[in-house]
Amino acid sequence: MRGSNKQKITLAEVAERAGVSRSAVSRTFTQGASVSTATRAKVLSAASELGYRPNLLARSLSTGISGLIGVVANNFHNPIYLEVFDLMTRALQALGYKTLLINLTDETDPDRSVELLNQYQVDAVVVASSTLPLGFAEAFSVAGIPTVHAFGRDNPRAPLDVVGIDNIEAGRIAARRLIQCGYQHIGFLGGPERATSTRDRLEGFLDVLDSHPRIKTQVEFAGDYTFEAGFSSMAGLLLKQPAEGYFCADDVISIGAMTAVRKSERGVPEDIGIIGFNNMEIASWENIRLTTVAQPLKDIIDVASARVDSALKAQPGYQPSVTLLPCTVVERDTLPPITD
Amino acid sequence: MRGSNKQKITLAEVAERAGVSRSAVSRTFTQGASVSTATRAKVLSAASELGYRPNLLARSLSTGISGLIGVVANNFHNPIYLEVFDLMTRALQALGYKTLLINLTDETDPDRSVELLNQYQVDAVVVASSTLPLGFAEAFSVAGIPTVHAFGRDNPRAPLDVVGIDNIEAGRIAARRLIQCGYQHIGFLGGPERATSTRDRLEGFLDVLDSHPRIKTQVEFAGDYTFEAGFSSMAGLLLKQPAEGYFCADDVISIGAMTAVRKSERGVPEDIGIIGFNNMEIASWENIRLTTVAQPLKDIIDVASARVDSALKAQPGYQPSVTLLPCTVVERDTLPPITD
DNA sequence: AAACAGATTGCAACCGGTTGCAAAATTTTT
DNA sequence: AAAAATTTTGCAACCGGTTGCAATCTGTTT
Repeated sequence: MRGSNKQKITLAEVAERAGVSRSAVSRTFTQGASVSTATRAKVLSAASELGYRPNLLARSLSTGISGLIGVVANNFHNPIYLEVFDLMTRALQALGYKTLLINLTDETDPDRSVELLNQYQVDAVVVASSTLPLGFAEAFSVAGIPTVHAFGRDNPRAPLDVVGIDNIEAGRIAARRLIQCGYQHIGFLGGPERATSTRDRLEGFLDVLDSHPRIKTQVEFAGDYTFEAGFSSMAGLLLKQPAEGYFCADDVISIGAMTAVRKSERGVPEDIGIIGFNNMEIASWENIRLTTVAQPLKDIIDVASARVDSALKAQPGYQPSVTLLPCTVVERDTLPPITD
Repeated sequence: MRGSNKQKITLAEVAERAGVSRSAVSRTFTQGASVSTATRAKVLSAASELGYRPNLLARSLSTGISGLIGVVANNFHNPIYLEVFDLMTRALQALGYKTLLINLTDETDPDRSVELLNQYQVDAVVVASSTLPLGFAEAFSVAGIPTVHAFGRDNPRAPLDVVGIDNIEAGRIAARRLIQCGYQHIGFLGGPERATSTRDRLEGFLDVLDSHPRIKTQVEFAGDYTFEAGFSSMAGLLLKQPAEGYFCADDVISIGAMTAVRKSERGVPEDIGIIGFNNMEIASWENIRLTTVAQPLKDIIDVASARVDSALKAQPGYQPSVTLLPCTVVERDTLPPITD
């Protein structure tokens, strides 16, 4: 019935109980410190009798290492981020870090964000976003916080760790796949027009199409990574002359677009083909079965967290690096099958 | 080009620059402390010239307050949690707290979790789960960490703050709505059989049906809150004698079930009606349009974070309380319209 | 048994703040 | 103008750990 052992046991109490100095206790709880097995045993038993747990805040204060990693995100509406958070927290927890989740949903000022992060005393931050302006990751890094940008892209101005995919190549992959369908009119339905990820994918997309001058192309942007954005953009397109096949910037947008197509009495893929992007869980649902470009989510996260780890353990001369992982298309039912 | 102001400015440096004592500086940055306006001005200007930011870890160490709130979740596959995380981080950030996101996905031992939390020095934890065994929230609370259980239910063994919905009543609401359709055979397709939320909803559901002895009932459990679970459970049901209408424990399960029904050449709602639970974003999509029982997500989160806040600021005699918010059904297209 | 190297230990200072207390300064009262 | 009341200030101890350094212990080596 009692709230019980609320009072925290401190190092000093353990030391007294074990009949040793505070240093001895500290050392038993520190990797690779010098303690005799006899002392360690005494300390350990005293500690467990008292139920001692080191106070990480205090430790952080003296070591200057908090073990806190800020995970910065600004899009809490796209289901892909749930997968990202899952993988990220697990990876970080496995490495002994704690995840401070920071929601920048309606934050526009990089400096204020830096201030936020700084106050939190995070050891490092991983920016998990493809839509946050490059300035954010840059600002963190400039403020002296080791930063890795997941789902980011190379930023020539500030050298920082980037892990993501080659969006330009992803655009090419989608374009090639669409061309394989024999379409003579191909569309690009992008996400936010300003996002670098959108622009990169468009670049690769047009790059491939450029060498097929016969094929007509169409470019449109859904403002948002949402169902409604995909739905209404496509609805608008249908009123004009729609293309035969589209590369949509995201699975959620794709599903919106597909829904609009079907609502107009046209068939997917018979009348209009769609290839999405992300391969989120929902894309495999029986009632969706979206053909889509998959990014290697788990790999990205694993590399990103490993990068955090090594940035923190790094020698003085640590150099950030850019890792771009390859995408693959996963075939389902929203494009006609390849018949070669 | 430089990494620039990496070195942290400390209180002492500001004090020196401003020509005052360290206490004076500290007091300027503490709410409601006694400083003359003259001193405050000197400190403030020195601080801003130097770019001083208080070190929150150090502050936490002396005040005993970390400002960290552990948000514990164990289900990163249901999109509803993305909405939960969004609302929760914003609410907590607005109150000046930081969100430590803890992923208990494959954690089964409450004591180990307590240890985890304790090391993190969180001020409080909010358990955001309806499927975590009651023992977890209880263990946190017993360990002396103020705990609020969101989406939880009353736990007679341990008095703790609970904010959620009345699942029993939710079951009744769904049952009544199904009865309104005139169905003579009604089914319950629950989530994990062991989860208290599932059991409570079933209890309310059967409670209402008990007073309609003519109506046949059917009870089935999808093991998981996933599309596949809903799909395959319903597929199984269709092989036998399916009911005319189902209350599914979750929107994702509902969508799976609906897909199975349609795949079998039956119509929703013509042949089989479905009412879901949660009203997640996806339920409103044009190609889904799921009739569902909505829980007041934002209210739950707001109350939960307010509860955290007051538990931390509480006077000695603080008593935890249980808040159950009402659910409502939102009409869409998976049940026949009410015609009275 | 003396000399020496290496391992273990405790002291004391430090990490960067907060805060009770008494002294100093200021304001109010008489 | 002196006394009393109030506000502001700095000192120094404290929060709970870590760690460099010198002293002490151990175990070898000769």
